[in-house]
Amino acid sequence: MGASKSDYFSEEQNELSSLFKALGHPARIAIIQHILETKSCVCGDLVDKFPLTQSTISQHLKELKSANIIQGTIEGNSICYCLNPETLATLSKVISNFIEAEKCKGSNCC
Amino acid sequence: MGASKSDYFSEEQNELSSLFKALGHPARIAIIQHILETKSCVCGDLVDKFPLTQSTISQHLKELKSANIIQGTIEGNSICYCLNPETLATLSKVISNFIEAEKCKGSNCC
DNA sequence: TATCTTAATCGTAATATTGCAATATAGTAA
DNA sequence: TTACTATATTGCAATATTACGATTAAGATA
Repeated sequence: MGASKSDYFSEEQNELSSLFKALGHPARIAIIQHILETKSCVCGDLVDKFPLTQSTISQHLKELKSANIIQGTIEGNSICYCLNPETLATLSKVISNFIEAEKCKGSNCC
Repeated sequence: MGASKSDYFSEEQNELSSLFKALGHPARIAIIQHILETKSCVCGDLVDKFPLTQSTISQHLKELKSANIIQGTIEGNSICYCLNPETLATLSKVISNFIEAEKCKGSNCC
């Protein structure tokens, strides 16, 4: 058989892992950093900056978009992608909860 | 061709994406949550709890360990895995930086 | 209208991940 | 020593991801 047993896990676990998975590629991290560095961001912009073709970058943007990490608005015949602050906040809260739970553990065995 | 162009990205981008990638599977999220919920955590413990075989869980633990998300200490002939607070802190800082940079952007186009 | 520009999608090949059974390894206990 | 118990590793097969070229779609412009 192989991959994907997501049926056996909770919806929260699946959603959370999807979010992290979307961030789990260097190109997508680079795209996010580029969006943060510049005011605007279009696909062609990234094609010039990275050693990837337009179709590949478009796919990465699609993944980030479907994970709600970025959102795009149409600007003439190009598209402006920006980060979604809500998703960043969710991510931040998740990590904070991990840290909080870790602190509360008391007797740590490691 | 296909996957993996990590040579073209910075070390930071590769490390960061590896970290997120390690969190990008529901079983690994479930393992982390289980470690947080219980004081201790051994592999057999997880085998009883999840519909995955011992070897599969062992592999997931290995991935979390090589990403420095968890660390294990030997306890008798079982192993106790715990979260690594440093990695959690790193993760938290990364997300915070994203949020900070997003706030500072000023004129947002979306 | 026709043409140009930009991003999305399709088809396909290469690579990576996932999961399991079987086996190996390491420590415990008799 | 020989079992027993628990985790790791190996060797597949199934599935998912990644990347590219080619094509399509949609808005801008002549």
